[in-house]
Amino acid sequence: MERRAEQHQWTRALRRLPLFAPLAEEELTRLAPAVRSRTAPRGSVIFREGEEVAAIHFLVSGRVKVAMMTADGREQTLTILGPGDFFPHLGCLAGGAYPATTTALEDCALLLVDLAALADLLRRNGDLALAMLLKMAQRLEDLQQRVRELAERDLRVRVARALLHLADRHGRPGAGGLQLDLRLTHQELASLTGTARESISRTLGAFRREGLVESAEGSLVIRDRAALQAAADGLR
Amino acid sequence: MERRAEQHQWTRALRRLPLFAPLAEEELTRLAPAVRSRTAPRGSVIFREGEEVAAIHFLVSGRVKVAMMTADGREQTLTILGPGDFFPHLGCLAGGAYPATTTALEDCALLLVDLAALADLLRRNGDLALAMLLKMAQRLEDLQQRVRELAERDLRVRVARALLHLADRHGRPGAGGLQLDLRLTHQELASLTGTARESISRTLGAFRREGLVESAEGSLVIRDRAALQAAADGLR
DNA sequence: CGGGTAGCGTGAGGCGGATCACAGCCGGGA
DNA sequence: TCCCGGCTGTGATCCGCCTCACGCTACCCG
Repeated sequence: MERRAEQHQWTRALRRLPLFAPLAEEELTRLAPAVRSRTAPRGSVIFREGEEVAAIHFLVSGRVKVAMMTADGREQTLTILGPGDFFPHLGCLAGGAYPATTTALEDCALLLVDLAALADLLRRNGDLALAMLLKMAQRLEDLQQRVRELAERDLRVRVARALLHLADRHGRPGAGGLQLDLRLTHQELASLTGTARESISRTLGAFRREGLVESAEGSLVIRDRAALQAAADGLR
Repeated sequence: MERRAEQHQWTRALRRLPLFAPLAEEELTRLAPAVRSRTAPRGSVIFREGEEVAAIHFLVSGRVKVAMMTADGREQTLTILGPGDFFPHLGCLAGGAYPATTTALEDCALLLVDLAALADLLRRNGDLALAMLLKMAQRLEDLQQRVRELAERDLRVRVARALLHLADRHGRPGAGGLQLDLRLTHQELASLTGTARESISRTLGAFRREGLVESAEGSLVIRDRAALQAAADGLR
């Protein structure tokens, strides 16, 4: 009884995810027993690289960062994901170990789906498989851009690219430009751009002096997108 | 008549790709009219970044490199693909522009499939969609490793990682270690590791002097995999 | 209140690797 | 045969950024 109420709740929660919204009621109720819910407060680790894969996580609300360790013990951020995204990537459907550590950047609500149940559902439902395929493709594109970004030699270019990338995916139009509300520390921006904390501090300082960005209360506003784009293209 | 013979040939060619092998005969013959074949000699460009997407390319034999330009005009290689892989990634199913330039590293045989036909097939055939999903996931994993690799500061580590990565995906067991037969120039290795040609020359020279690798005739042999792995882990 | 911690800004200095320059080598074509 | 263009090795130089070191502010918690 109680169990059924719970399950009903999961189906409602699943419906709110664009990926699952088009599914038939019957599919959802069949999936429900394989779903759990979880929250993760800002700053907490959701799972660590190397732990055994327990479920595919669908992000209902909040943002997370996905990161790995480099040989010299620094943290390299791979990407930042938002509502509607899922992780780890579906290569983990077969089990194994999480390929990267995932941390909540904001308070997060998650739905965890069993591996086997999801695999079955994907096999039965071509539309869903196709939808997830496209979502994966988006991630792939994203990573390709990150590879190019990291290959950039000039630090100004790297940082400018990172900011634009973040703004595109996680920004909100606000007063006087795009606003970035993730409260990323300089350390986290450094981990994203593959550089040192102090270098971020300096580069951001320069951008601020030049009027490209403005930072207040840990959130960041892009004041002059065109100029930032120029910086990202290596013009000075 | 001739047309039918051609199509029969395509279905046979498609069968040889692991992705398409499990398909029903009927599916294949339905797909056949949407398939063309193409070869690309070593060194030739298959398509360029920015050109309009004409088809999804399935690599039957040979290897290709996928690369983008950086802000300062250097070429950054994203990945090297082999038989059974396809490109561009499926985000391009919706059309648009190629996200990266693809060049043949060896003489290549390709099968080109129309976007719309492939999308239809994927929608109808969940198993195929799932199989391609897993292939994409593999690529994603690959790119994550590349991001970590590029974030590495020490050049020795970056190069060692790149060599191991290449060996895993494209190496052959040979006399006295894994053999890499792609005849990559130092310039191409530099583009892969995001560094300068001269630095590759020096680093590879060091590896050779230390007995980790051996290069002959442009092909490369990994003599001491354990030691190379140690170098990749930052031990000296 | 005061100490402890996390994050930010900035200076000084050293170093790894990018860059420039050049020489030797090979293969291919006239 | 001789050239010429592409690839490789290596030396010399130079500079961007990493590193180290420190002071400052804010905030939390006892």
